[in-house]
Amino acid sequence: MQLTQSIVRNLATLRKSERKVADYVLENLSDVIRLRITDLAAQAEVSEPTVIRFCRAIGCRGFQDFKMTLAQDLAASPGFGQITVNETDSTEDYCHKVFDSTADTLRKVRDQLEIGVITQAVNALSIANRVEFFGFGASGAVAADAQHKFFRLQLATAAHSDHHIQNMSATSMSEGDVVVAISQSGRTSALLQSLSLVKEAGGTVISIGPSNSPLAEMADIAIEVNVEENTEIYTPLSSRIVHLVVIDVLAIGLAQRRGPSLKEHLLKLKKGLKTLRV
Amino acid sequence: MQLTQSIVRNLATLRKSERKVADYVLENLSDVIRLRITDLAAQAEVSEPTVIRFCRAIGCRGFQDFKMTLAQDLAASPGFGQITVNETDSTEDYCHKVFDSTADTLRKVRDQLEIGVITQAVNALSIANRVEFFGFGASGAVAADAQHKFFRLQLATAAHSDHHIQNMSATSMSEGDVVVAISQSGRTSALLQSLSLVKEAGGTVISIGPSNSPLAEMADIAIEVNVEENTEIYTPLSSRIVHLVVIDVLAIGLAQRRGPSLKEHLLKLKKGLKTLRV
DNA sequence: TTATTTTTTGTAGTTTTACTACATAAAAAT
DNA sequence: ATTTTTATGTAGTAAAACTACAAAAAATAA
Repeated sequence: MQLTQSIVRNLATLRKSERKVADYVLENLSDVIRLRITDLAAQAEVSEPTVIRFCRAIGCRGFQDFKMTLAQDLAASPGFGQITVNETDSTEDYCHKVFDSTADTLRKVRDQLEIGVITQAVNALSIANRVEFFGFGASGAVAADAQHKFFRLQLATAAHSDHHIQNMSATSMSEGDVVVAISQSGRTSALLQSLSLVKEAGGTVISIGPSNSPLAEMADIAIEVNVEENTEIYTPLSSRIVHLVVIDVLAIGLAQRRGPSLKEHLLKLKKGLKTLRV
Repeated sequence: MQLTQSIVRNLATLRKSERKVADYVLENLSDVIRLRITDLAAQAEVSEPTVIRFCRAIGCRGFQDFKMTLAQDLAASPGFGQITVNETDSTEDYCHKVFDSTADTLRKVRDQLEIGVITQAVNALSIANRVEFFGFGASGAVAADAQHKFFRLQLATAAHSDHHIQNMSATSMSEGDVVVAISQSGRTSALLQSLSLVKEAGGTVISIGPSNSPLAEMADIAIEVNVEENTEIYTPLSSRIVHLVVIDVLAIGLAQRRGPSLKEHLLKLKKGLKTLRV
C-alpha cells in the first residue's frame, strides 16, 4: 500500500506535533528522502523523537525505514510530480512525461484489478468455441490487436468495429461463445445494442471498461478498469494501453491453461512468419 | 541511469574485494536494501571500508546514498525479479507480472529513446500534408490506433495493413508527405517494399522498430525501439505497447506545435462523440 | 477554580551506524 | 631483492538514529 495513503489515513490519530511532520512531509515529498532526521525535525519545527514517533505512527519501523519506503513509493509512481505536458515542455520533457504517466497508470490499474473477475474471464474464454472482440474508435484498434493475439492461441476469433457486422455476428452466437467488449467510456450505445443481441443468443459478454457504466452492468463478467482520463489536451489517453495490457493478461492466463501443447503450435507459427522476412 | 548498469559498467575497474561486493549486490539486489553496511560487508566477506569504497566507485556518495538509489531503482523497475510467467503462477501472480513487465519495458525504452530523432519526426509530421501509417499483423493494430489518434489532430491520415493498398497509396505520395512504418521485427519484406515506393515518390519515411534492422536503415527518420522480446511463451509481447506510447509521444509533440487552436477543435470532436452515447 | 491524572513533547544521554585515518599486506615495478 | 605502488583491513571518530526520562501541556475530577 502507498505510504502517502497511510499518512493521510492516520492523519486524525496523529498528535499535534506529529501532524506538523505529516504536513511537511506531504508538502515536500520528494525533498524529504534527502533529509536527515535532524533536518526534518528542524523543518517541521518539532524535536527528533517526535519525527520518530511520527514514523512509527504511520506504520514504519523507524526513520530509516520511513525514508526508504517513501523513496521506493516515489520511484514507483512518479505521478506525484506533474505529468501533464504543458506548452513550454522540451521534447525530452514530454517524452519522459508520456512514458512515465503511462507506466504510472499501469501501476494504479494493477492494484485495482479484481483478480477473481480475471479468473472468471479466463475460465469463460478457455471453454469458448468462438471468441470475438467488439470495439469502436480507439477500442476498435484494441479489438484488432486482441484478435491477432488470441488467434495465435489457436482460438476461433474475430474482431469487429462495424456495428452491422457486430449485429450479424451477435445473432449467430451460441451458448458458451464469448464476446469481449472493449470501451473507454462504457456507454457507447451501438456497442450496448450489439451486446444485448449477444446475450439474447446465449453468448457470454466479458467487458473491459470503466465501472458503474452501462457496459459493466450489462456484462456477464465485467473487468473494471478505471483510468482517470485527464481532460487536459496534452495528456495522452492511456486507457487504450491499459486495455491492451488486460488483453495480455487474459492471453497469458489462457496460454497457461493450455499448457505445453501450445508451445509446439507457437513454434510452428513463428516458422511461418519467418518466411515473410528478409 | 540505472544503478545496476553503472555497477556492471564499472565492473572492470573495480578492485578484487570491491568486486566481491559487486557480485553479492547483483546476486541479491532486493535483499541488499535491507542490509546495514556491517551485514553487507560480512555477506560479501570484505571489510566495511571496502563496501564504502565500492559505493564511491560506482558513483554514489556513500553507503546510505547507494542503498537509497538502489531502492528507488528497484521500485521503479521490478523487472529484476522474475517477470516471466510460469506454469504454477496464480492469477494474481501473472496479473501483476504482466503489468509490471510492461511498465518496466516502458521505463527501459524511455531511457534509450533518442530525443533528437523524436524532434525530427515531429517536425516532419507538422509540415506534412498527408500522414499514413503502415504495419502488418500486430503492428497493423498499432497503425490503426495511430490513425485514429492523429485524425483527431486535424491531419489527413490513413492506416494500411494491406500490402496492395499500401503500394497504391505509396505511389501517390508527394514531397513532404509522411509514412510512419511500424514493425516489431524491422524486417518484414512486404513493408520494406512498400516503403521503397514511398521514397521513390518523394515521401518521408519515419520508422518505429528495432535498430540495426533493414527498416531503420531505410527510414529517413528512424525511431529506434529495442525491446528484448523474451522468447518464453508466457511472456507478453510488449513491443506493441511501446510503439503505441511512441505514437502518443509524437501526437503530444504535434499537439504542442499546433497550440491553442487545436483545443477548440478537440472540444468540437468531443461534443460530436457525446451523441453516440447513452 | 484547583488538584490530579493523563497525555504530549522535548532534553539529554546511549547505541548504533557510517565513515576516516592510518597501518599492514599484497602486488607491481625497478 | 628492494623499492614503490596499490589494495585491504584495523581501529578509532563523527554522526545519526533511537531511548529513557523528565518537563510541560492538556484533560479530567474534585
